[in-house]
Order: sequence, then structure tokens, then C-alpha cells
Amino acid sequence: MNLVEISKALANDTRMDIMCWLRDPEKHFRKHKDGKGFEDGVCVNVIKEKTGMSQSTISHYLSNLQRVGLVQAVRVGKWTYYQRNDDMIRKYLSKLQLIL
Amino acid sequence: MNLVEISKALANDTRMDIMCWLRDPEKHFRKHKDGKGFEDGVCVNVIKEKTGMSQSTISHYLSNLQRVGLVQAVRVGKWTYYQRNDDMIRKYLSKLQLIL
DNA sequence: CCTACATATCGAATTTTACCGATGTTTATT
DNA sequence: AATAAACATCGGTAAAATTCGATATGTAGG
Repeated sequence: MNLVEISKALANDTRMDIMCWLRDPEKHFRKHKDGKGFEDGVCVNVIKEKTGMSQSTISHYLSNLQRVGLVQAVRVGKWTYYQRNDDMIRKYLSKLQLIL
Repeated sequence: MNLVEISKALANDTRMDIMCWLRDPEKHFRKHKDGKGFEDGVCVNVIKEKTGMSQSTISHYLSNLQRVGLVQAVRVGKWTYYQRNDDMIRKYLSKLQLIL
């Protein structure tokens, strides 16, 4: 867990937005076309549509967030679902609170 | 108060260190040569010495931190003393906690 | 008013980040 | 086996961040 690395991941409007949206996918994203719910997270394409940015950029951003542990990815068939890692988020907020 | 801008300011090891050190100047910085305490903060040169980086860089970093409101500056004679703005720090942590 | 010191700002070089489109890879479908 | 969909990765360009040395500014003391 690296405070500065995580702060860096949050130091971008789009990535910060994604983290916030993932708190409540029902509220912020359209439904998956195959009818799957958000219990494993949200697939890349749906996040891409919401942001209006390119697929490659969003895929890359999600990798960034995963690398620092802020989100978790699950591959199911053709799709990769991303969801928040609330455990890491809590650790980050606690440590920031403690040492900042 | 802009979450992402503040996160950007903290997305750098040196600036994060400075913010932490300023929590307890007595513990982390050498005394001011003129005997002045840390009640108004710490002067640029003392922070520069602690980091080992150039004067221009540290002056710039402190401007960054001041621009986003994380620190406050006071000019007294030849010196500029920087101290934490705990109010802004608290607001940042609260908002981050709330929306992240 | 001249000098010395503390800090701020400028200009430049290097590294990193932000994006995109193109291409690769994996999986499901025919 | 061929195709299509979803995603990842690669290669590139433009912008921003990092960091320095040099220079400017502002202040205190002779």
C-alpha cells in the first residue's frame, strides 16, 4: 500500500469519477446488454460509454486503478468486470488520515 | 476546494513528506538560526535542507501546496514561513471520505 | 546606497502522463 | 475454421510535471 501511488491514481478527473461511480453502479451506469447485474462489477465498455473516452484509454485507466489496488477485476467470458476494492479504499483513507 | 487538484498536490513523495513533517516541526526540522520558534511555520531554507533538493524546487513545491490551500504562508522580514492549513486538510479528508 | 541573505520566478532539459488509433488476444458463435 | 465481440497492449504525439541553475526581487544591516 503506497499512499503516493494511490494519490496519483486519484489525481485525474476521469479516474476519480470512475471510482465514485463504482460506489453505486445502478445509479450511474446503464444495464449490461446481456442482463447481468453489477454484483461482479461493471464491464469496460459500459464504463467507456459513460466517460465518452476511447476504449484503450479506459482500459488503461482501469489497469492503473487495479495496479494500486483500488479496484478488482474479474474475467467472465468475453467480459472483464471491475469493482471497487473497499478494503483498500478504507486502508488508504485511514492511513491518509493518520499520517497527513 | 478541488479534490483532484489536492490529490495531485499529494501525488509526489517530496510534497507528501513536507505535509507530514509540518504536522510536527519540532520533531522533523532543525531550529531556525535566529531562534524563532515554529508558531508561524517553517522557513523555506530549513525545509529545503531537510529534503536535500534545490531551493527553487522547494519554493515551487510550497507554492503548489499553497495554491491548493494545503498550506499557508506568512512573510516575516526576509523569511517566508509555511505551515499546514489544517482546516483545508480536514475538509479534503472529509470530502474524500464522503464521495470516494 | 551597497551588500548579503532569503525567497520567488524564469528558462530549459528530462521524465511522466494523457490520450488516441491500430493491432493482438481471448472467448463465444456459427 | 472463420468471424465477431470485448478487452488488452503497443506505438505515437501533445501536454504537464519534475527538477535544476540562473536571475530577479525584496528586506535587513552597515
